[in-house]
Amino acid sequence: MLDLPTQLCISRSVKRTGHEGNLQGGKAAAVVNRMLQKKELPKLSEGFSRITFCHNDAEVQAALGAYSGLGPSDSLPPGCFGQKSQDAKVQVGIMKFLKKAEGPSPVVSKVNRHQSDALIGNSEKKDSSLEREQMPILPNAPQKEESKGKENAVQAIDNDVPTLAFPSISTADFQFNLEKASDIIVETVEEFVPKLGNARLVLVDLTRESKIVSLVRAKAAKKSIDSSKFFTFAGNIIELSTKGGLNCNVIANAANWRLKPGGGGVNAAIFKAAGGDLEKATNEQAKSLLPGSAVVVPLPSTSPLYNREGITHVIHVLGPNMNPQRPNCLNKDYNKGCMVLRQAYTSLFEGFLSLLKLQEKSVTKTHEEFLHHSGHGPDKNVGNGDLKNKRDDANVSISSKKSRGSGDEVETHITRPRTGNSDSGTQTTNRGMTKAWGSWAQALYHIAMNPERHKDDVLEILEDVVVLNDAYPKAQKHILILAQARGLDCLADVHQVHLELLRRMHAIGLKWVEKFLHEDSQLVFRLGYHSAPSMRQLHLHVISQDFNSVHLKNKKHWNSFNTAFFRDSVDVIEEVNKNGKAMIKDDESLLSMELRCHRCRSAHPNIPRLKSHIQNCQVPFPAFLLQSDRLVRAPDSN
DNA sequence: GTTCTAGAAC
DNA sequence: GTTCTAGAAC
Repeated sequence: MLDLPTQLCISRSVKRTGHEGNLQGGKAAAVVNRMLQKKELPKLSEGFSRITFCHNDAEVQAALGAYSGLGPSDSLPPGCFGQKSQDAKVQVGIMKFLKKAEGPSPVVSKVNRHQSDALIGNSEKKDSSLEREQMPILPNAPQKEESKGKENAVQAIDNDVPTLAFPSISTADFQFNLEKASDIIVETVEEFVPKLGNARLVLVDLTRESKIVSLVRAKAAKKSIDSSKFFTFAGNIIELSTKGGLNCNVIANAANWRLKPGGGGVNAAIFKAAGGDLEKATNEQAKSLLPGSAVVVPLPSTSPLYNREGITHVIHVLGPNMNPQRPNCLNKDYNKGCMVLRQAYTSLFEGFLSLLKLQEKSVTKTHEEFLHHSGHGPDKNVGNGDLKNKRDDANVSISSKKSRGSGDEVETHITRPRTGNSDSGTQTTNRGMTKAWGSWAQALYHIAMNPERHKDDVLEILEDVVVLNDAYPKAQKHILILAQARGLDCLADVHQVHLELLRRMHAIGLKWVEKFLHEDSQLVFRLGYHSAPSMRQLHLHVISQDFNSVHLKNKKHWNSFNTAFFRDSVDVIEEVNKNGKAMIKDDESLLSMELRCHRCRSAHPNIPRLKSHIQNCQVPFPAFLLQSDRLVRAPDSN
């Protein structure tokens, strides 16, 4: 942020001649003043990970030096640097502007310089005086807010977000290869970041520029992982809050298989800092741990770690061991090692997610249920009592499900988290390309897997099929017949074996159509699949042909139901019967085609015009739709 | 899938 | 000046 002093801006503008806007002298000064009144400084809460304020040439040069000195694997610590505090000397005439500006934000130029030096390559210190090496201000550190104006509620107090701090697993005493470990960390983090909500993950290491931290940082940057959701932090995991200003409600422990204190490193430190409470609480959850698994332990409120650091849970994780001096050594078998390490992180993050879910619930539940927890410890506490009751399967070992199917063998490089599309996050398009399902595309999948958990959204649960209203209906009646079969993400996954299922889905669709026609005999229905659905898990659209809905908003909406992109269920069934698969018309161009009325085929320039046309168009449907029962209407209507 | 918003189109 | 779309973000 080039934030030059007002005085300088004004004097420059006053001196300037030949301005395109014909501004000179006092007129120019007035304009600058007016503009500066509207000046708003950037804030971290807007989503920046790092802001550097420069007030003169020297600071500009210093910033240029800091950035240009970065190597490919370096990054600058996040935070807000060099912002002038309110009491800086400025021109009297612009005090009004200053009153509006933020209160003194934490000014950290001293630490900043220190860090910049370290990053440019003078980092000679790699000892334990790390506290000072920590990032001075977190990406989301709480900021003094303007006292009035914008709604404060929108501004989250971000150092209070759920945070999991975890050490690098298996890379210390268990001697796991750092290059491989860093790949696995970044890939697993990448997978979980979209599921985190407002929570965040922090890789903690004692030393600022340890090899593993540098590797992870570089790889995370390369994958553009959101640095407010995942970052690295130098410090001791047992004093992140008190010494580093990083509030973490959950920490991970690189545990041993017996879940006992001692040994060295993180395990010894955590058990020591948490006192006997942790050992006892751990024992209640599990006696031992398998490599690749994790166990979530609620930290009793009597534990010093709870009271001092605000840590409510410790998740013990056991990673693979490559050290012949330690139990269960894998003897350099990195195929297995990588798999187990990946499982370990997956289990750890799933454990953390399970806590987040509980927390969400506890926030929305009526509070009396949790009254007996109030008044103790930090308020982001997930009460221990409710954990016991509800977490029933989460409190035992969580082990990763993901490696299922890959068996023990091959998979020499683990460079990408997932390949193939069986039970995974990808779909195969017509041209054999695979594309990932975004986190938002999983909603139907979750409903299919656990329909009873979504009772409110569901119309009917059958043996292998779930019926539900489309969340954003594109017509008066628009329901989905959802298959529950695993690995059946979309039409491309459908084969001969699914023929009966397709027929059944069609029959169930017809049954609902019949019900709807009973309520309104004027409706006309069409049943079919999207060639390339946006939502994962095979679903049949049953949609009335009025397309009278506020949710029908754009070209894609219209064309996905009114071009060849929409595959009529009757045709799909016939094709699968005949060829063992359905034709898929997933050309992008279909979705951006001109807008044509589905009855009279007239073209319309935009959605609002099309919508007003179809409200009144009574022309009979085109011949294609009238054939083969592609349209379903009331028996006695013509 | 939706929401948001810059900028094109009107 | 307003309406509408398209692409990014989520």
